[in-house]
Amino acid sequence: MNAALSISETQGGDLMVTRKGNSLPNISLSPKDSPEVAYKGLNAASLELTSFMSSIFEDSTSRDQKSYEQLAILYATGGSSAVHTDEVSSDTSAHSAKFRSLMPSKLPICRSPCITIPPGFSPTILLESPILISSSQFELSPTTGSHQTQLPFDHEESNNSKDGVKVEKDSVFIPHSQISISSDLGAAVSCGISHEELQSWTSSTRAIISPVTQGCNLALRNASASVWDSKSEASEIIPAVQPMPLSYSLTGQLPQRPSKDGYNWRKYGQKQVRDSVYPRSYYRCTFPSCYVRKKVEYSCNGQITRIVYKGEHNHPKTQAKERLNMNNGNVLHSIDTGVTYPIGSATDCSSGKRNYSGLHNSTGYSRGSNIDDDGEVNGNSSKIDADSGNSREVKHR
DNA sequence: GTACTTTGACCAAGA
DNA sequence: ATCTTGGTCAAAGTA
Ligand SMILES: [Zn+2]
Repeated sequence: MNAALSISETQGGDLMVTRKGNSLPNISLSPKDSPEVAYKGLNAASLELTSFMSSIFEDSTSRDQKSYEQLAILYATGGSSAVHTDEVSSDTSAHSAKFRSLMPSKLPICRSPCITIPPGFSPTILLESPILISSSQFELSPTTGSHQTQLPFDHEESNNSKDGVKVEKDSVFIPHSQISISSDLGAAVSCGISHEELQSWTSSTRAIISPVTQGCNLALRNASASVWDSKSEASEIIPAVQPMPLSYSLTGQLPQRPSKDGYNWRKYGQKQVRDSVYPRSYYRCTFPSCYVRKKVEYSCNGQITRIVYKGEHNHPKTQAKERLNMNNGNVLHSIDTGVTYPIGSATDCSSGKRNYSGLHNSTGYSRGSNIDDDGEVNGNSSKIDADSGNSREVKHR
């Protein structure tokens, strides 16, 4: 593959890596195309991504030395780039974090296909690794009508459809994502996973793209790389960048939860943005004294097409899934850190509660439980007031 | 009383 | 000065 690489900086200081060339297949599908046709075309596109990742990781040297940024650039250049990580290094200032996001230039209507893992893929590997193969299931919220994802391990139920809602079988969630390589179609591969795990994944399975998209014109043209803010990359224990769900069902409605990334998020705003039919949602981490924010954008079929993180978490992830898995014991085990925290301990972020009344708003709250990113119901109600020390900008009105 | 979403309003920056 | 746009606030509502 030969393709020109273009690295540019936007006015906002974002770095943009653009792949020029035609190494990705052009696929045009009309809404009238049968699912089979769409499937074949999309599958071909996803295979290229997969084979690319595999080819990189088959090289042990590459595996050891390539950073995620490099991987993204490699993909953007068709594997021929000599660009070094430094060239796409991002601001590492802890307090000057700003959104960094790179998107394909002008996109077709629909950016995000679903890259899914075939049913034959062993979930065991994923449960033991940061790669979570999720059997996402969307169900209508009784109140909002939006969807909620189901816990990844609910595999047996994943194929069931409730209330006529279309169900996506499997989804890939890749924690530690630092870079998202995405096509115009939205086929995205997050590179921030461990090398071994990704190799294992790419060598043992085939990413496929679901034959979905309701009424969307599909066009896969130029690929581009997204380099997310990587300033917190230094910390293995507290990764700042969240997993990027590669697949959501195509229900045409926004998922109520943007991602299963191990952190709890509170939505604080939503905005209709230009060039997008769907609104952009703004979330902030609910952990006390953590001011990480993220923007989530969706495609026409409800898939997350873009997640932009701002800031750095100062706490471990909340792994609701693990808590349920280990269950019965009041133990929380972090996949990422390998550290086990007793629930209720200072490091148990699941119990952290932000006192919003003094910081974000003056409203009282009333609800019995906390449903975190994984859809888990937390009965925990211990309270931590840690809003002092808030360094974020305070607006006066 | 808690935790979260919704949503109109507000603000700042840029054109 | 005005308009547009993106980001955030915060009251109200939900569970
Ligand atoms: Zn956080």
